[in-house]
Amino acid sequence: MGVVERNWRRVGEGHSLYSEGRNIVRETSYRLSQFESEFEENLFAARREKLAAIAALGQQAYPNSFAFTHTLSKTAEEIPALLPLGLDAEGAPKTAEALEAEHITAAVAGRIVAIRLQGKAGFATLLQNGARLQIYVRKDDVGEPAFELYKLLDLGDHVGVTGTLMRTRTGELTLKVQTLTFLAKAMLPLPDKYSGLGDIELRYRRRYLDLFTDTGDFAELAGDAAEGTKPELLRAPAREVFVKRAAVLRSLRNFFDTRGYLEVETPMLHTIAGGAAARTFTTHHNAEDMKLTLRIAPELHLKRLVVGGLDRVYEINRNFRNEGIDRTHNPEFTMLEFYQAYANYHDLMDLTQELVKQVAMDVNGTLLTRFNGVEIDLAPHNWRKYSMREAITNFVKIELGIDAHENIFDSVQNFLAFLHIAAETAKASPNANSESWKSSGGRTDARRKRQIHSGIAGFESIPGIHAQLATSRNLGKAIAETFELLAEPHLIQPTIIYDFPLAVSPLSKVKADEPEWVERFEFYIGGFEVGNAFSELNDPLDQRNRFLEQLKERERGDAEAMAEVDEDYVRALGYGLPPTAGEGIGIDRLTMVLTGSRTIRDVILFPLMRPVKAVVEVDGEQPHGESAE
RNA sequence: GGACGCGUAGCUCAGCUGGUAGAGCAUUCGACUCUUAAUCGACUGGUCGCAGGUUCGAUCCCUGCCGCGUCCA
Repeated sequence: MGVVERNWRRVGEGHSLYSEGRNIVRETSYRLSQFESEFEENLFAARREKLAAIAALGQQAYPNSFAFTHTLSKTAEEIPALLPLGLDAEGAPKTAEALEAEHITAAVAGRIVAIRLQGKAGFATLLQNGARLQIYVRKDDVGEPAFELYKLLDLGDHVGVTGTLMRTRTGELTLKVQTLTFLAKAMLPLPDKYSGLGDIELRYRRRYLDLFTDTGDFAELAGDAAEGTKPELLRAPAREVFVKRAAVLRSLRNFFDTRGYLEVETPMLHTIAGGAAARTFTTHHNAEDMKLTLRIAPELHLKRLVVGGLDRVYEINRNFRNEGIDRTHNPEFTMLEFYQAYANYHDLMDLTQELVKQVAMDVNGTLLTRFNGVEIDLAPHNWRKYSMREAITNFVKIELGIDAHENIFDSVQNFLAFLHIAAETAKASPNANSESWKSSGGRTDARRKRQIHSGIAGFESIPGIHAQLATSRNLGKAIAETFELLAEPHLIQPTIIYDFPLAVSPLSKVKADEPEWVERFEFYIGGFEVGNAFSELNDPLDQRNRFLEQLKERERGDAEAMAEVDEDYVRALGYGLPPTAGEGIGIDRLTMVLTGSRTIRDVILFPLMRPVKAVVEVDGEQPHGESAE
């Protein structure tokens, strides 16, 4: 025991707690448990007494199983679902009389999320598989001991019941209980039974509670809203989001499997991190005394596989990038990457639109999704396409009214002149109107103008900017950054941005007629990048030179540039990579779009959180499992 | 990294200009055999995030720290 938290307390000495017949629960010698308050500690003690009382009734305190006949799923699967049995062939609720005549019996299990005792009877609501069913327990039906058990139940307990389906006076489908089996006790207090966890932080830290208590967020209704008006759902319930996330993965696998792609798994532990521009997490292999980095992308391994003749491969797995956390970034995130021999980036544009369409239909049954209060249409005909250069000239016109010509991208002088005019315009007319921006759900116009001005002025004020831009590499970087500043926030509806500067694309093939530009595209939905694709560079010499260029970038201080030449990857290209196109799609971000989640933390079950408790050393030992820095 | 905001009972939240804290739910006890945010009656529950400072006196004002959120970089 190296460290403990402040509130650890001793809760039990060694003894046998329950010994009714076969129901024996032994406490191990003594143990420590954590309580956050006196209230919790007292509740825990009271629940242990209830457990003893339940054991005294002849029920097991912690039984091993319950033989249920029906689930509470909304749809029938392998195990019959109970709820559809309350409906007739047309899907209308069966009447109380019809249910009584049918006498449907079932055994179901679930967690008690509401309980109402009324003297010698009571109602409770069971939650299982995300669905609810009311049960009705009458002393006359279940007998004295079972009703005593019912009175010992608490919110959060798990029970199994058998009984017959009925409908109450108020029309609710209800299981009239014949036998009641105790399954497990909630020893700690639950969140508010009506509003659930309102504390966002607790929702992430205690996802186990969030998953069965969260009912989502709704917009506040206006004071004059008509009676019965339903407020708009701003955030779907946590459980629903993660069910959909699983559906996204299933749909993607089906999409690729049916198109002849092979699912593969490549290393997460890399000796050389490559395939993306990002800072790394490093770790250490003890037995081999070897520094390892968690992968930032699977790209270079997947292309090795294409060299090996696996013409179509895909991988869905975690990437790790050592960077800040915000609405669209978590240090570990799930990436789909796929590669296809004999294809180029144009082929992947079409495939991408098809993929998004199919996944949306599989997951939501519709191509429309609401994100951040805006309706997004994912139908292929609604996608827009701009080259990066078009996007810059188009959105600088919309935002600042500036007519820019294609030749601004041809030389450092032209682009600097353009930036200067744009900055001055943004500064001079901070209150000019921009209906297009407003209608795209943006912030106030003046604020946006200031943002643009400070963004561009930031470029301009860098000491020696002219000298830095004097190389084409830096021109390319400036163009890419200008694109992000001017265009990215507008890309709410699905948009493909194609043809990227060579300088920011060390693994892409250059365009045949424009050596400073590469065959690469990214697609944007909801105002952020969802995917990135390109025609793969397959010339080993060119690739090696670009890696060397990356090393120089790193020496100049770019911490995201590649740190080492992956010579084996260059060698693999030396054996011949066919013309190939590849793409990466951020699964978390795609799930955000499809579930209307405004932050990546709402689509990751356990997003990275800082530890909250003060940890104190108890003795001189190192904490268990310490990893090397 | 910066700006702003938040942190009060187990949960959801009030708390005016500085005078040592309230509600609902949950918990505990009692009544109730068709309730459903059940109802009715009684009770319990707090280091007001942490540490300093100002003050006769701090949940409130100031500073720092921790955690979270929003926007920005």
